[in-house]
Amino acid sequence: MPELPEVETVVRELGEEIIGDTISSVEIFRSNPIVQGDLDAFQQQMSGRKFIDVRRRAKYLIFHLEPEKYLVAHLRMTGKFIISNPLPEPTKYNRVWFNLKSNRVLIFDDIRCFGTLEVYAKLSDSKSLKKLGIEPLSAGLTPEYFKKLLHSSKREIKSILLDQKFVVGLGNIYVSEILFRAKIHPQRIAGKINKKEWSRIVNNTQYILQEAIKNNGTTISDFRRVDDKTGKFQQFLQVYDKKEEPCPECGLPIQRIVQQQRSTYFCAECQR
DNA sequence: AGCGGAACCTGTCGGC
DNA sequence: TGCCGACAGGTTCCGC
Repeated sequence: MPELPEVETVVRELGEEIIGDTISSVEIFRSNPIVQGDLDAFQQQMSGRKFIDVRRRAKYLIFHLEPEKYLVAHLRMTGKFIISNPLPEPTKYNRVWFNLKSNRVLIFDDIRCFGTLEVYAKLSDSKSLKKLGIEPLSAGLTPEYFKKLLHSSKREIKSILLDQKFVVGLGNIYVSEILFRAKIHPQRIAGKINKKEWSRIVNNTQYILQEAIKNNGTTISDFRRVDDKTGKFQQFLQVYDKKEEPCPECGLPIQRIVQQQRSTYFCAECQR
């Protein structure tokens, strides 16, 4: 479900609600496979701790708690965080309730149960955070960075941009949109992309992500913000999920192909 | 080492 | 209506 702009939206909205609040207790309605490790330990480590910060790294949400502990969450495809007043019963896909001292509940809800919740004493203990590449909105994302890392890569550019070890935060929707605006064919071999083309990729990546964040992300089917509102960026999508619709640049039909078992949408005329 | 494909889990939609 | 396959915004694991 969520890529960088959606996670960023959730992090900002959650922060405003929960920083300063304290977890009184944790109720787990379905742990497998969401909550990693021992459940009792998870509940005990979280209970009584206060949220002092919420931030994002790649598509992970990092909750900083006091006394020192970190909750690292990933929404994967259908995970959601919801702030609610107390409910009589968990609803169907509520997986974990973090009951708060303010008499509200921070709910982790996830239809498909791909999401993950992990607690660490130190962030450096997290294996998944270690493997991540550069943040796309940081100054380090440059055409030179890509060129240097990928000059001999034989992989297709779509696959490279989805791979979180090079640049983080991009997913299936934004990669199609970025390559469309950069006029790069999704099956181009990364090693053969020149400096000028990398520069178009970098510029459009940053432009699209910034615009998407301004619009609180993209709601295609079920992404929801903390307050259950939808994002607005879907109205700016030019190719994603638009098979056979006319390309906004040239009018020829948008193509759909499958790469790495995932749909890619592009214009065969405009993207070379 | 690095790649592609299967797996994780649940729901929806379209075709027959 | 019922069944079946394809597909869904992600990541990890397992062979080759």
